[in-house]
Amino acid sequence: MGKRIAEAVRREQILEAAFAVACRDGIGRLSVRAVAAEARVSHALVLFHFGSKQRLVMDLLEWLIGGMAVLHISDDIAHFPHARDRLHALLQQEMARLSHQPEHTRLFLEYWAMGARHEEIRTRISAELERYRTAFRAIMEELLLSEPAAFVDATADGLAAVAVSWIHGCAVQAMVDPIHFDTDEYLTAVRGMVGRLG
Amino acid sequence: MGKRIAEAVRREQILEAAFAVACRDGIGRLSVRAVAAEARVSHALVLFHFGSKQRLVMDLLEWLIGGMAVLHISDDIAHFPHARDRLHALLQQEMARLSHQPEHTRLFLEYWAMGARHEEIRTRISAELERYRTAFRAIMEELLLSEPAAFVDATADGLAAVAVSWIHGCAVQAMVDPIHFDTDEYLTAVRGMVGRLG
DNA sequence: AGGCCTATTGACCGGGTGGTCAAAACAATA
DNA sequence: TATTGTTTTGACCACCCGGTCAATAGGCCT
Repeated sequence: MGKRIAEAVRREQILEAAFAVACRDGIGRLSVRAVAAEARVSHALVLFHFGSKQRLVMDLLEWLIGGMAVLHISDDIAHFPHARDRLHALLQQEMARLSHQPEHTRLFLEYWAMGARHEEIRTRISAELERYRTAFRAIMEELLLSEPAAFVDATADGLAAVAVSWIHGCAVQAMVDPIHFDTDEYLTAVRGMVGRLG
Repeated sequence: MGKRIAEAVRREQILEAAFAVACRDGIGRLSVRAVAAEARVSHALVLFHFGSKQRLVMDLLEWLIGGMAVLHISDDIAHFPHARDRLHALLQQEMARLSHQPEHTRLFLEYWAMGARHEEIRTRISAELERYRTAFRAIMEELLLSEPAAFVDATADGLAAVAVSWIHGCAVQAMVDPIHFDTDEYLTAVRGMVGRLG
């Protein structure tokens, strides 16, 4: 019979099992029983600790976001003198992160798709997206300030949206079509568009 | 009892019902029985016409792609003298299409996400993506030819990938976060990046 | 009218689902 | 050791799923 274990530890174990199942089969096919089996635990215990599948799924999303270390503007990036270089470094960093945590990224996109029909998920994802956009907007504002003549009629919001599109469009393509997608080539093209004034 | 109806007609009816169900509940929750109920038909009939849920789902994807009229380069676009203008017009057209067929777009992205774990779907989506990329690559090659000094080190493939990212990143954002996403602002920003040499 | 072919149905099956519950195993404490 | 309080379990429930099948209803041809 399973040993008695502190609640927090069990929860973590179960969340890791849920992550494994979600990576293997997708969140859509995630079932309480499959998670329980992965954690070598009865399915009733999972419901005991999480109350319902719904909350398990939401807690997994939180666990996922917490483990993604997303969009941290490091000192390395902050010290670039030109806004354009900071933007480029940030794009590069984010693309590297996406490709180094492919499971996290894939799962996050899956939640994203679910959000289209699931309000609680949509709200949570939206908040995370807002953080993302805000960070990019800050850099874009610096860019507009440092090169006022370069981007005629463009707003920081619009440019930030474009940057976020780059990241996510790239993530989506890399997810479904990794063979045809070349990160370096992509970055070079972006540099060609954003940085060719330098 | 339901009336006798020619096979092709029934198939179309059922596919439309499947589309409605998929739009309402998502493809993940699409069930043979729900589709049958939507089409006011017994669930055995759905299986009679499509053989299995699997094939129903794949046929729905085909039906979806067929009805999307995706990426048709019209004469209006082809007649712009400058490659840059053609690119811009194409981007504008595609974004307009995405926002005018929101259900189609959302469903297509859902299939896309499914493709990560479903080979048959992935293959089909990949082929469609290839068409997309090819069309953009053609325009990008013209762009590189007409302004050789503008995009240093960039390849047509890389630029095409960026363009596709624009479209899809934009679609993804608009899907989950329509409030914060402004198509016009986005396009202005893109124009600022691609078209500011003119 | 009668026969034939196909579209259509309802009943059924095995299996998986989320969720509940009483009983049991366990650890800590008195 | 006896009590208490928290995990943990297995059995169980009602429900939905995809799929099969024999029976039937309906249109078409002779």
